[in-house]
Amino acid sequence: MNEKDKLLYDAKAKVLKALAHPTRLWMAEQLACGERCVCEFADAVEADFSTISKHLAVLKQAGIVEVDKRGKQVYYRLKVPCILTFMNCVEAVIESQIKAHSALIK
Amino acid sequence: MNEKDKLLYDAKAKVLKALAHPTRLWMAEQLACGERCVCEFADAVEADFSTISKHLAVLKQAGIVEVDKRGKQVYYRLKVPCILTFMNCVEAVIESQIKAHSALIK
DNA sequence: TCCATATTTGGTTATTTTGCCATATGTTCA
DNA sequence: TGAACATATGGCAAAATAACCAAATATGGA
Repeated sequence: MNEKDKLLYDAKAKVLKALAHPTRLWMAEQLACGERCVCEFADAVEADFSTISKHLAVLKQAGIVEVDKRGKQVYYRLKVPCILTFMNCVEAVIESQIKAHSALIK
Repeated sequence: MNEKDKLLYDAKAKVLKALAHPTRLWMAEQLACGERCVCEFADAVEADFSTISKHLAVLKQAGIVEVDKRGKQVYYRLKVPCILTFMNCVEAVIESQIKAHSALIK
């Protein structure tokens, strides 16, 4: 792996890392249905406002979401919608795990 | 988000987390071309053998790869090949980032 | 202008992750 | 059996992350 590759994989890993948190992943999936304002997340997620804000900042800084300030509210939306198409595969991994596990305990 | 959802998103995030490291991501992509033994990774990655072994253990524990011991060597292969289809999208994110950035400095 | 509301930022602490070293395990072959 | 090789594991220190609280900033309306 050369220098250039290393930078590329750092960049890719950063995007994945941004999604690799339950709250952020959930928020990203919500955004797949359309933009949401921070307050809407706050209602649904059991966490401090500042925590949510920081999670959104991580997604933004990774280039996954973009921001739109309108009046007092701040709206977030997916910048690259394909982000969620691969969740099917993540789910496939989980299902394969569950199967393997239930096979064990039988 | 209810209890059940929480567990689901924990599980999904765990899979993403396993891929969210440059070395692990690179190894996973290598495996998309077919199985590899640990020694092959060791040659290509500049890291301690034990480090590589631990990274592979993370992928295995996440259900992304499976192991096959053959003689003295240990071979790893992708368990759920779709894992890599979504890298296209991750790359799209990166490209959109680069574009935005180069627009700024113009 | 002053206030209430919406969101972000800074600081702190606890937890997790990473990577290296040394050591242990398992396998082949002489 | 014992040497040589391939890989895994345990332990530890450094770095990165996460969550909370308090305080700062920005906006619209009275």
